[in-house]
Formats: sequence, structure tokens, C-alpha cells
Amino acid sequence: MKAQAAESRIEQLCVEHGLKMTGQRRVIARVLSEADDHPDVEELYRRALSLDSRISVATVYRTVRLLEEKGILERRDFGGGRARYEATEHGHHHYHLIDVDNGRVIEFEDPEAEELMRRMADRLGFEFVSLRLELFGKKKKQSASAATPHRKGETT
Amino acid sequence: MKAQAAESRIEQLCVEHGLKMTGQRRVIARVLSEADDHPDVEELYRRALSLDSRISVATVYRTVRLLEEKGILERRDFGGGRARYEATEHGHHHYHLIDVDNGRVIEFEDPEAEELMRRMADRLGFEFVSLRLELFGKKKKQSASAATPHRKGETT
DNA sequence: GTATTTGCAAAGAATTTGCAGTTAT
DNA sequence: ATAACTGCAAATTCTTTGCAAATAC
Repeated sequence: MKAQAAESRIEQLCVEHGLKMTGQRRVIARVLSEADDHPDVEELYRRALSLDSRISVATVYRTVRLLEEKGILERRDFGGGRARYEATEHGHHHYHLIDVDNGRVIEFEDPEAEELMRRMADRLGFEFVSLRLELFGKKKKQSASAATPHRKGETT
Repeated sequence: MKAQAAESRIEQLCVEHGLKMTGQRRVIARVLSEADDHPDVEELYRRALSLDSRISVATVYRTVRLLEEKGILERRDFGGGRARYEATEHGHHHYHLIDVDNGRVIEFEDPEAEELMRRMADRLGFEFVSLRLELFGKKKKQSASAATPHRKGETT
């Protein structure tokens, strides 16, 4: 029997959104599903190529744009010119702490932040739509302080 | 007597930073000093040209980059591809609410936000460096709600 | 079958840069 | 005097697009 790769999480979403599933889209969907970081188009292209050589950057650009429009992906800008992407996480939003020394990205949650900004939007006479929040910091040398709560992981 | 234009605020900063004050820099510094919005390079170039025709876009790009490196200017990204600039404000930081319907930008302050993020950085084992915070919203129809506190102004 | 999607290479948009000439200090 | 600055046009970088061939449904 053939170990036919199971439908990736993002592939499912594509189908639910009525997208035509071509081979290249399936590969890109899989790459995105398996990514736990914030790859840019170049990187997605590289990863996709290693799974299937019949893919062009143009298609990656087109796919990524399409998926963003469908709300399946979110575009990020951590500085450095190129857009980064990550799968939309339903519910619990998270934000990013960028280590200014090496560009590494740490995700964290903070329900308070969104609450605060919802109230601020309201006070300014606006309906909250979304929040972009990026924290830049330098790693502390060493400290006797406790663990690192709310931390979700460190990636790129 | 000649009404020699007084040294603009940003020109002063340039001098303090030991920058060579050429005619074009003086003009750009003045444009920046007088701006109360968030112009992109194109717009800065347009405004500079209207004061003095001997300026090229390349110089605007170079100047804006230089001033950013010196910490005199801050680069913003409100989406839309081009970088926007505004003079660094010492002390009371402010953030931006972008009206998703028309791109207009409203500045607001919120000491709580920075406090919250300082604590978060600390908990994650980082030294707070800076915070990028942008709120996206839609103007509410009309409401019986009170005034708009903390509001600093609406620009572009 | 047919409307979509793809690859390729060319086009665009924003920003940077090499170089020869100009200028502030 | 001379190191820094400028304009110009060419080069870079990221992203989009036109078109003919390929493909999903």
C-alpha cells in the first residue's frame, strides 16, 4: 500500500474555502502546516522545493497572497524588508518578542494587552479590528528570577 | 534685511550630532520639523522640492536613513509598502490607531501599554528595548459615549 | 469542457549605490 | 584641503503580472 500523505491542516482549510487543490498548493499547504516559525517567501519556496521540484516562486507568492486573503495565513513584518507568514491561530492570539541581537522571535500571549487596546479603541470612537504588537528586547545576562511564563517557544 | 529662516528643530539636532549641514539637509530638516503627520519619502521629497528645487529623491532617502541611524527620526510601517517617518519624540511615547477604511492615522498615548510590555519582557528574560504597537479599527457610527480622551490628533 | 492555475520571464515599486563633480568645515 | 555630500542613472530587492501551456473539478 501507498503511504499517501494525509491531508495537512492547511490543506483542509483550503478545501473548506473551496480552493482548487493543485499539487503545488498541496505542497505549500503542507510546508505551512509543518512550520512552527515565521518563514518568508524565499524560505517557503526552499522548503517546498525540497518536497517537490515542480514549484516556482511566483506560485508561492500567489498562494501566500491567496491564503492571506482567505484568512488562513497572516502576514507579519518583523523588519528586514520581507514579509513573513504564519498560519492564523484561531482564538488565543499571540504576539512576538524579537531579540534585537540576533533576530530570533519568541511568541507570547497576553490577554491583557488586547483587552487594553480594545478599550482604547473604544475610547477613541473606534471599533477594534486588530492589533499589531511587537516587543523588541535584549536577552538578560542571567538572573535569579523564576521561569518564563506564557512563553510559547523560540523560532525565527 | 533678509528674513533668514531660523534653524529648525531637527536642524539643531543634526548639528548636535555633528552632521554637515548642506542646503538640502537644511530643507529636509525643516520639512520634517514642520510635519505633524507621517510622510513617506515621496511626500518628503515633494515638500522639500516646493522649498528648494535642487534636491533629488536619492538625497531624501539618504538623509532619512542617516537621521534614523542617529535616532532623530523613526521609521514607521503602516502597511502599504512604503516607509513613513516622524521625528523621534523624547519621553512620552505614543502609538498609532489606523483607520482601516481610509488609512488615516490617529496618535494616542497609553502609559499602561508600555508598562505591561516592560513587565512581559522582563518575565521572558529580556531587557525591554522598544515596543511597536499599532491598533487597527473602524470608526464607530455614532455613539452616546463620552469624549475621546488621550487623543492627540488625526493625520496621515 | 472550461475556468483556474502554473511557470517563465518581463514589469513594477521601493530603495540603494557607483561615480564624478560639488560643498561644508 | 579634504572628507563628506549630491545628482544621476543604473543596480538591487521584493513582489506582481501577461501569456501560453497545463490541470482540477
